[in-house]
Amino acid sequence: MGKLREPLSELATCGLPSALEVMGERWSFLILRAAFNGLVHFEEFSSELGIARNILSNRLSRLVENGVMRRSPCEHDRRKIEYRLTEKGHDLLPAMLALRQWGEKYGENVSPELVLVDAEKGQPISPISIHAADGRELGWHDLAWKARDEVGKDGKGEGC
Amino acid sequence: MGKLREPLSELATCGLPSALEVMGERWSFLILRAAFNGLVHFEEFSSELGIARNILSNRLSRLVENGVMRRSPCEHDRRKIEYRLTEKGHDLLPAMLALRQWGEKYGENVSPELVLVDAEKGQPISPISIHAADGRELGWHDLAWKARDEVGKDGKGEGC
DNA sequence: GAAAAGGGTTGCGAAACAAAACTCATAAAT
DNA sequence: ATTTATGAGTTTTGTTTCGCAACCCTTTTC
Repeated sequence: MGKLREPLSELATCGLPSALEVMGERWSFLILRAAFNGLVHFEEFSSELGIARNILSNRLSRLVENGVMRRSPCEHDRRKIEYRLTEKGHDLLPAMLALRQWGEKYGENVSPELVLVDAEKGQPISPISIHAADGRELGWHDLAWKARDEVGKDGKGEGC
Repeated sequence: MGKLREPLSELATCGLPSALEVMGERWSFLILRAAFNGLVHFEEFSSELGIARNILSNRLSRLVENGVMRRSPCEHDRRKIEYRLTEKGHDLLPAMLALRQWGEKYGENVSPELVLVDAEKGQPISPISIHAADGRELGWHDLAWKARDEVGKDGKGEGC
């Protein structure tokens, strides 16, 4: 450990603040989860989540603004509106599952009856984790920082 | 798609709300990132993050309460206190990286100079994603729910 | 044409957040 | 030994955000 001191101010420009700006507010992740589970209408989100209507309205707008969801009026019933995940929204699935798995591992009274499985084989998915390009699983101490413009030169960094 | 309607109320008991209760407040994830980068002292977090002192104090307390960080007085300088990640805290790394990668993929002006690499080979880590037990990469449509007490029986679910 | 459903907006009190000043214990400097 | 500085907080005082209830407007249903 150590050796990670100098890059710190540099790290301020990493993707995390940017991600949190979009998904960091209360409810955003729960709305996302509901969307993954097939909910599309305002009233569905409202009654599933028990969130206040003005906040829900605000969050949906923000998610749409940020390209995570798409808002489209319903054809056959023009009172209704559909909120659906975009590609960008679908790309949040790993982050959401990682968070969720962590919550399940450590949460107090969390032992869900239902489990996510690989639909083809019926086996539970494996815990989300970090992998090297060649597939080896990595922990924090197996990682190092490297300047973007010189990846793939030496080897044997000293990890953290 | 479809077929995910009935489990919904059941899903309320998944790990996500529990995870968000611990990590869902403003700053929690950024404090975590700073901790991963080796910061340990109150003043370090304070000056790195630019967060108000009372909020930082509150967040650190909460993270300690929830077992994400450990608080220990410094031996050789008893003014100082060290905040370090616990095992539980380290286990948040995949979630944090997934979020971060998403932010880097879609964020406006985010193209960090430094990149996380596999320390051994010097190659960038692969994007965090979802894998079946046998290693196949999975998307949302390859997933299905299954009752916990009967995993590993049929196969060929219809995905979502 | 009245009632209900869907998707919001408005107004207001409660809670969370932020900025600055203040405390208190320890450590360093003189 | 006294002063000064540091580290880690608390307190005080505003400012946003949240949450609830009520209201509004449009489209459907009866």
